[in-house]
Amino acid sequence: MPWKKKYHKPDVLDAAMRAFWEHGYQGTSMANLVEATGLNRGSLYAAFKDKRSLYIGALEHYDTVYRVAFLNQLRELADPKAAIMAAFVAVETGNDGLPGGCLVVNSTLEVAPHDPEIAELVEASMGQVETFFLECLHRAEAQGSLAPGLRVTDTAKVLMGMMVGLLVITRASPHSPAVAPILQQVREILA
Amino acid sequence: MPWKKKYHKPDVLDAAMRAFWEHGYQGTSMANLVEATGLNRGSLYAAFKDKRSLYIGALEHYDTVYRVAFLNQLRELADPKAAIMAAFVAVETGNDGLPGGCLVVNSTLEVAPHDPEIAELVEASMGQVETFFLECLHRAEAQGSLAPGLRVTDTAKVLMGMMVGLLVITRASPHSPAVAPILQQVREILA
DNA sequence: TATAAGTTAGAACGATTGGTCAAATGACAA
DNA sequence: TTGTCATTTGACCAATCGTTCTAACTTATA
Repeated sequence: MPWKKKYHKPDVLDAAMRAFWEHGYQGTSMANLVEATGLNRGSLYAAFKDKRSLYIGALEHYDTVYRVAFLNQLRELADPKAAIMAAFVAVETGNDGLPGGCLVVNSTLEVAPHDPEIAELVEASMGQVETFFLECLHRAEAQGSLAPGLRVTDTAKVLMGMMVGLLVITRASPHSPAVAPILQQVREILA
Repeated sequence: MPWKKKYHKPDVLDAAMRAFWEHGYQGTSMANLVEATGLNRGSLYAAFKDKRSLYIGALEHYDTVYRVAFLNQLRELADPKAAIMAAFVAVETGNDGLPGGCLVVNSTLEVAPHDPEIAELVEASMGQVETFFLECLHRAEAQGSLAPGLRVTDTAKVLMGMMVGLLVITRASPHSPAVAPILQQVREILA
């Protein structure tokens, strides 16, 4: 039979993800993707079949490799409030080598409004972040470390909103003076 | 001598603004703009001279006609905390006929990262919203209707962050269940 | 060694992109 | 009426877009 693929699909998706993350969907041409991934047009079209499909693949790659993995890491923290804070601090810190902000948030504004399937992906991804917050809040509530009367489901949505705002702000200017006050506000909500 | 222009520049900018707002910078072609504005290629290029310049014009149009005018309207409210709330409620309500979200926020993610001049415009615009919040907070503080110990400059930045998050969320889904909790959180911050 | 699957390189496709230009048009002064 | 000139018009341009394709090449199995 034939031969193994020379490339490694996750690596290709990772390269494509970075390109889309940096320049957006429309701002990234297939020529850019050829250069970014290192494999050529034909192979790209053979492996994924569209620019759009490749984008969806890159989005899913981002979601599972970065978001899911990172949140699972946070779930192992003993202190649920610290886990929430860690998520926000991670935005401030940024992963080096990676563009600022968040590919899913970028997608929310650029492509989701015009592509229902991608809108679903984006919504699902953001929903799971909200669920993560909710889990943490429930755990904190159970151990009595939350302000009495705090409505956890609403608070999870508020945290989600603040996270999105923070991601947009840090994409524009990573060291914005707004970052610290926002983190402080999250601390106060959880206090 | 010759003759008056048949079109009205603000109207053209308004039409272009809506197109850019709806489909983004890259997602809007000159052909789209020709259709949206009603005047033809040559006139468009004569009046503004680039796609990019037209975009900047549309951004400035948005900023002065919508953002500045709206904030000035809010400044006339007697109650400064009510003015802040009104800004948030306006996002929830939405201007009908206009796309959801905010052109400046869209621009923050799509074009500002790759265009320093536009990044400045965006930053200036958002800075003035923050200043609006700060003014309101100062007025509220002066009349003693603010929680003691609230740090107004930080709070203005927090409100800005929440506003941005809200704008992204409402762009994705105008009637998101996250909207009400976020508004409630703003109320509690101001309480 | 023949065959099959996959990679590679690049030419080529029609469509669309942002941008230009010469000619037609219209309002005013003379 | 005529001359003038800014404005309008739509054809036109080269470049790029996403996509397809062919043909040569590489490796592993039958």
